[in-house]
Amino acid sequence: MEVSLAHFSDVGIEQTNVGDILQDADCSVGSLYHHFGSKEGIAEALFVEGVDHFNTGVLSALLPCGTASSGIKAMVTFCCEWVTDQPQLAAFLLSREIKLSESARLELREKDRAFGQSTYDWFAPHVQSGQVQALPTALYMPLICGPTLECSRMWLSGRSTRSPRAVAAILAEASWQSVKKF
Amino acid sequence: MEVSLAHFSDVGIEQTNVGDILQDADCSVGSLYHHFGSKEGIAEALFVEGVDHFNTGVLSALLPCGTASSGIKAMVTFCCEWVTDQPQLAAFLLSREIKLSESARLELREKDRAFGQSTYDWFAPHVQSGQVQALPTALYMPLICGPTLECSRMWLSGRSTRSPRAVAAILAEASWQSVKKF
DNA sequence: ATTATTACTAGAACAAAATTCTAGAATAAT
DNA sequence: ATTATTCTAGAATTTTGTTCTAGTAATAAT
Repeated sequence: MEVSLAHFSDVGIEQTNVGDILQDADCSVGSLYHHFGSKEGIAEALFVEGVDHFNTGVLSALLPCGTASSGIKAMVTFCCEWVTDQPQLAAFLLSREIKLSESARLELREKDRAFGQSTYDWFAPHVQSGQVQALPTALYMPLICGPTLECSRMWLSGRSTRSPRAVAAILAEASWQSVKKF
Repeated sequence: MEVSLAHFSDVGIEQTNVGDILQDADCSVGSLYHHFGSKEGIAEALFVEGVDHFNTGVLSALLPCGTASSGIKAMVTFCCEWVTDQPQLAAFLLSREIKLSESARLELREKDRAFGQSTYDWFAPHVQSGQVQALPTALYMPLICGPTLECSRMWLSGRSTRSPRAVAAILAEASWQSVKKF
């Protein structure tokens, strides 16, 4: 999986051929197909594991926060650090070129739902109390993390030289301004 | 190219096989490879054309605007409409699963530079006059368009039911709040 | 301890799909 | 009119992902 991630994040899943993975990972064809079923299977395993790792991290940054402002800034800051710390995994997750199997899709949908619920539970009181704007639920994520993800994409693809970590504070403040109630 | 776009945006470049394109476009192998060189060659042509079309549209929405607020909102609104109007092309451009050739990469870099320059020229005065925050140049795009792009991705992949157009006004206002100077 | 079963490894064989190649038709240039 | 070039066709080839069969290590059952 490590070897595959390196290749996938470098040239993409399609451009990576199993031969290279086998060689670099010192693994046989049979072994690989026994464990993963297909090339996409490796990608799928990496993807699920990565999303899990990321979501867990976000929640452990968000949940302890007591105010809307600190929570939202913690989320943004965590995203920035995470992407900067594991650029390969981040690039792979953001690439979204993975064609998931039905089972993986369901597994992810469930994880996503649980994650959404946890963040919603944290958020709701701050919307109630009037610190955060009341918006369609589907908009909070894009508003809070959109700029960060876009920065990440640019940095990861070499179109920008400033790492997310280097601009975390600015992004955190801007995201807060975009959702706070005035 | 039309036929290819339909397939690409539907199942991705990898999952699309040239046989299907040939059949649907009523075209021969030789003909296709004469014109595009490879399957990726078609994707590349579509990508460059799409970026061009989008950039031109953004500029024609932005440049006539006299105030920082109206300009930024015009950009966001245009993005929303554009994505909603041509979901296939948008999905394809946002998917980023295209492995560009060196020449296409250079061509795009140049287009990107020119586009960046044009927007910068429009922006600079408003930063000077103190209406817009002074930020690292690489941050304006993510802050202004990041939330919109994230919404677009969610809508295009079926993870959200609200079209970008339907939330354009909210996004425009939020983006403005995130970059305006207080 | 021995046997049976399962998990795993190995790589040759296979199949599918992208691309190249050769030949011929259409079009443009001289 | 003739030559050169661009374009179309589809058979042949290559590449690459995947399956298959056989064999080995590990674990469980008797």
